[in-house]
Amino acid sequence: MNPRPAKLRRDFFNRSVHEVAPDLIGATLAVGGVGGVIVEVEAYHHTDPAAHSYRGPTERNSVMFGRPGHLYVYRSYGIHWCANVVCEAEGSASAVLLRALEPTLGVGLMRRRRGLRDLRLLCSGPGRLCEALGITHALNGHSLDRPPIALYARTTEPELTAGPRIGITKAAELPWRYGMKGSRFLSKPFKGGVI
DNA sequence: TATGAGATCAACT
DNA sequence: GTTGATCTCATAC
Repeated sequence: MNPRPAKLRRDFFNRSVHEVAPDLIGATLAVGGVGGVIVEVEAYHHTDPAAHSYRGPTERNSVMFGRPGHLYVYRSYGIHWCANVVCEAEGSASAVLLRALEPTLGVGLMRRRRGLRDLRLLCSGPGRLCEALGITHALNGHSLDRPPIALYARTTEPELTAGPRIGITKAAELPWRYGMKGSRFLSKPFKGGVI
């Protein structure tokens, strides 16, 4: 990784989720100086029955209806937190779910938070990622370019794969999960090829 | 390796 | 009352 990578511009997010999602693979996310390289995401478009925004605004998903480049954090299965990046135009209510990172920054702190030694399991899943980075509802609606959050552009083009999203029942066939080909840190392997 | 239960909460029917 | 963008641990094969 480049030692001084560029921060992502705010208008990076002002595009379709289907452009932003694959472009996030290889970017580096840090929360309080802790994080790593994004290796897996999923796109949720507001016209998609699986998206939280599909049925319109509620108290929980209100951030999705706000400005791009902000974090939407929600509680999953009553236990975990899941983090999304809001995309497209303000009010379009589309977002990208962050599913897995390759840990590179503050690995010791992430290990302590997770109570795990295995690097591979530190951030390989949306709930695990949030626990390792210390993401909770306190960061819901937070901008991605203001402390403690920082997001850095990738410096090389990774090889990408795509496939069906994980853990959903509605629109489960849509291939809107994107990953870094061959990464050891994916939450589940991809079957698909290079895109 | 694979499958199942339990944890625990808020949106939605 | 049911379901869900999950994870961990236990038990079975």
